[in-house]
Amino acid sequence: MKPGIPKGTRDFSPAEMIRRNHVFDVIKVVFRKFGFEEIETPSMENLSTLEGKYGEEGDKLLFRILNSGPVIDQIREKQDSIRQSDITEKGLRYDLTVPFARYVVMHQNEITFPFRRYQIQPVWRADRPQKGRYREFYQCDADVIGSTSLFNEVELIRIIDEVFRTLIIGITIKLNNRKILAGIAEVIEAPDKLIDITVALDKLDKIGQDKVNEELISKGISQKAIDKIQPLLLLHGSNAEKLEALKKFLQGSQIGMKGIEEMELIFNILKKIDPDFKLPELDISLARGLNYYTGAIIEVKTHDKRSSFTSSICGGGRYDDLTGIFGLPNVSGVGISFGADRICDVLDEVNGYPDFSGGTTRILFVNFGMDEAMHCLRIVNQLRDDGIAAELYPDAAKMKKQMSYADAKKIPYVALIGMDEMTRGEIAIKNMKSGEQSIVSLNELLHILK
RNA sequence: GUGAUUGUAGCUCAGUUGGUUAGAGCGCCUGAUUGUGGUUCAGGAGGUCGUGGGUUCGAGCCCCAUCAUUCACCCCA
Repeated sequence: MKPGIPKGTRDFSPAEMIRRNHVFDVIKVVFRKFGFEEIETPSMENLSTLEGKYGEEGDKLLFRILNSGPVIDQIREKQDSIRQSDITEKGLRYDLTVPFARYVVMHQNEITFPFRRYQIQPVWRADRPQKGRYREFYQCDADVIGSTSLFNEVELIRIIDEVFRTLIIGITIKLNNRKILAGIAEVIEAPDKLIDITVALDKLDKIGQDKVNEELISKGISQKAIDKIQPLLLLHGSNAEKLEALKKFLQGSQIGMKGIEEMELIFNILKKIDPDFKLPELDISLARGLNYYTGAIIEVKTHDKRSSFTSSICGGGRYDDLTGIFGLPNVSGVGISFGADRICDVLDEVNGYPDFSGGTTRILFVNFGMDEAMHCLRIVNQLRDDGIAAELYPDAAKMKKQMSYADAKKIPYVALIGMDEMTRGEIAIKNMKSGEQSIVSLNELLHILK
């Protein structure tokens, strides 16, 4: 049969893994530096955990896992009486936030709050793949749960800044607040249309003012409300200017004013701890489809001209009651999620990876036959004990073949120990880059490779 | 779920209005060089042209179906 892998999934070869690990390592180091602790959760969750948390669209994108057992046969016999739970009751995780909320509720008695956790694992979405969109991809999440302080939002923004500064990717952080969006819906007297309004606003950059209005009409929002909303679509200028205009607009809305207050506080704290910090950009068209956000909404995009990426490479926000669904109310959390795969794609486009040209193995021992190989293996072990990656070519193949292997694997040194070297207790080593060859002792070899 | 796109060697791709035996570059293997890779030279292997059907004297090329790919919409990391 012809081998293949499912749509939207990928194999990662050694060269790619080196690059991917670089991204994961940078993110991990920053997470730890900010005091976050790592957890993992299962790839699959009960459907009851996942369903209804990601909106209508999200439910459709859940990968459901077929129950094991004789169900399949039974389906063929009695199609009518089948319930969904007979067929499937588990699904692959769609993100890391909802499983985390579930984890927090289940482990509430062992957790010290506020809990700063990070989690780096794959998630699955039954989306149709396209540029930067995969059906299996890694999220790198950092969340603080059990604290309503806006210092947490500030910390997360600083994490974003540090990660992308380390990776050398130019970014724009966009910030919005669900309370401002709720305030807008309140002011135009269409509070039940909040989701429709935010989704339409999210497209402002992409499709423009007229099309947004068309979409609002099609969603059944009154002309009067749409007229009222127009000044918001024209919002521009600095954060301060936007905030002034919003304050005017949201005067009558308590929740809206609360959102503005939060936003201002975040900006002020950021400015105070570092006057040079490039502040996030206030963007009311930023909605984030996820239903559970209640406060700050964060999104990050590259602005590197060499990258054609327009989708977000990091996103997040505050959720006031995600644990409530699982029976633990009044625990607020806020988190961000780095899209590692998209970050890798951006780095590929801008050629932004450091030089990884040196291979993993530092020295290859040429195999001249049984006796020589045994002798080499003892030296190899001594090198390994000193933490040096070394290998012996497994077969007594032709020199050319063994040298080509070292070359292909970019191994910097090759050791040649034939009968002569063996009896004299010498090691002939060749520097593969310069081509120079020399005779050394084991101690000298250790010194060179250290 | 909707709309397009592309499918030819391991990889990237050429292939004329339908016309003999389907090509190139890179990679791979062998030798020049039995203890020396990366350079050079000589040679070699490798293809059910995505799959199934149809039109035709004749199909890589045209038609239909199907699968896969990539991209856009929806939505999202």
